[in-house]
Amino acid sequence: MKYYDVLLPVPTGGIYTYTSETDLQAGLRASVPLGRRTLTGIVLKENTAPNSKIKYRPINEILEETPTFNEKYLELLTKLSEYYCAPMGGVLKGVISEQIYASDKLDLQIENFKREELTLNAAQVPVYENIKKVLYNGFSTHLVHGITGRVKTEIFVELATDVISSGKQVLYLVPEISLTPQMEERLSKRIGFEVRSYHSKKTPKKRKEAFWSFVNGSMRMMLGARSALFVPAKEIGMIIVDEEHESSYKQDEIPSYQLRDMAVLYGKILNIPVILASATPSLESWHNAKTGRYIYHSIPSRPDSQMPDIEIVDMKQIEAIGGVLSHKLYDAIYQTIQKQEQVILLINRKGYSHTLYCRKCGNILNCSNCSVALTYYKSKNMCKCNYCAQEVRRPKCHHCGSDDIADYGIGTEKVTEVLESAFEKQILRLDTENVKTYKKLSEMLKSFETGEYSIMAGTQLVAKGLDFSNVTLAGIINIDNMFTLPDFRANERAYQLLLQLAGRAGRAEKKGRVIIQTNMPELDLFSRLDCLDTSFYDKEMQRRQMFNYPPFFKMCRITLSHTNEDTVKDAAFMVYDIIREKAETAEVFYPAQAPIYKLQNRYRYAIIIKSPNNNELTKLIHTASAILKDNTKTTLRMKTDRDPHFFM
DNA sequence: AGCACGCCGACT
DNA sequence: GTCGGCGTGCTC
Repeated sequence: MKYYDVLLPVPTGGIYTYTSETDLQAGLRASVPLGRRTLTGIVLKENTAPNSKIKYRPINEILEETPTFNEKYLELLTKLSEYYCAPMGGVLKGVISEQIYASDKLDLQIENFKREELTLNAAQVPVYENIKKVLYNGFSTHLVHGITGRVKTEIFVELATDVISSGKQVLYLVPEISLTPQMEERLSKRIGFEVRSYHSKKTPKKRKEAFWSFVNGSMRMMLGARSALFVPAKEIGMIIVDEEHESSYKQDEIPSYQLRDMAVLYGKILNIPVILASATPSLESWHNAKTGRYIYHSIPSRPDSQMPDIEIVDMKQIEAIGGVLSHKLYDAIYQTIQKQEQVILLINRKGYSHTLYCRKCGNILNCSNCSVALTYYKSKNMCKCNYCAQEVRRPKCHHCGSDDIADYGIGTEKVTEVLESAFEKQILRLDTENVKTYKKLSEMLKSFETGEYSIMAGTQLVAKGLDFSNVTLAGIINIDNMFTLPDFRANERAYQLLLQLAGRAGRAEKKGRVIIQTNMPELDLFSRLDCLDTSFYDKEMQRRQMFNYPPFFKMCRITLSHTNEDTVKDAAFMVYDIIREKAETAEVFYPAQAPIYKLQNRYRYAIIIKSPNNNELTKLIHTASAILKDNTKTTLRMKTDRDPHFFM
């Protein structure tokens, strides 16, 4: 009889030992008992030193002859677990659904398509040639910096065709938001094989089909969101990460990994090329390209497409229509719709207004579970906390009990209301309150593309998705509040958002206009929005270096939470003292109440650690987690967020 | 995460 | 007296 370690999808820990009568290979799927449940796990390795105090139970059943998971895949999970300081069981659970990998293997017919040939243009050829040169030379990372849309995809399709004809598979990753059924079809026709997509919004059946056909190798190329990286493919030869700057690549649940980094790590393990692409690269990737870790490729914009004119409106000086719209933007919208052209408007908040206050005592109304301002939704006649989703119909002041409540600030609902009365037209409103599913989103974008609406107004969602050939005006109603958040990436995010939006206004023959309403017209960022000019990156890089921010310093945030205020506080200071003592080059911030101090009835303290040295950071995080394991009760929760993106 | 065990409040 | 609330702790 032998003992084997089996990895199970259990959030804490996850590695349990079982007995087996037969010899087992690593990576086999095994059904095992845990408590009174039965789980499917992955055989890791033989355990030659079992603990005599534990009574081990036997494995119920080995589900297959040849392992679904291979050593390299397990290496990826192990490295992810170490880097993000998350238990292996939590990693497995967070990365791949048991329902999918525990299912019976499917043998699915993959269709062949008639391949549509295409010819790359003069701007595309050099990029293609340069990547092609190293395509079979093992690991390399490429940053493709170029205008949005098709131009990049065509290069990737050509490279993918090469990789596939060499007998290997291709993984094409995109942000979940840009996954549309049309994309699968378009890619299939170009590649000449059926390309399917894999993401969490698909039905379990569809996901299992895509999963198993990528595992057994019958599907040559898979399109997918974040989770697709963790489909244990037979033999991947190239990974593409499109829109690499997208913050949705950072998972915010545990393990909160950054997909782009994991794709590069997996590429290194598999010894294959990884391609990152964006019109507005992240500062991290830009830095890696500048320092030679990534190979940089730039696609110059075609001479026939023009950058739109960018105009800034100083809202401080202005009496705005409905408190929302400057006359300049009003006139521009009017002229645009007169010409039968379309308008996109960006508002950075959903709901009607963003703050509610008591007219008697001036108190701002917060959610009772979280220290977050309630948002008023006029359409539903209620108030809601945008963090915990608690709804309140008739809020009262917590301070004086008055129900005389007023609101201020601009949200998507208010903007559409003002616009509808100003232009007597129906406006397409796009925000997460209105658009709950990707299907709905793609329907709405489609209805705008076909010209059903002249004006689309919404949150950041409006900057994503389809190409709109008839849009010639992009208006930014308000983005100033992006800079009020405690987030060192505010500049970067605003730059990316504005440039992506500017890219939607004006294509080819029609020159576009971008109008930005702001109370901070002097902001340096606004003068650096020309996409042909990379001065934004130089400037922002200087600022990051000056303040020891990423990409120069690596960050980690440790959040402690407990229902008792004193318990968290004490624990936070204990952790702080120990980490500080161990730190050599790292800066350890004094424990602070998290920006949302009380979240879902738990009080939260955050400690931020910055270090120029990734290994030191790893060591410190593991120290912190070890302290808490030894010294405190299980009700005290610690969450570590490595390379954090969200500071609330 | 599940699932059980356990120790306090309002019901047949 | 017991049904059930969810706090606490364990699962090889």
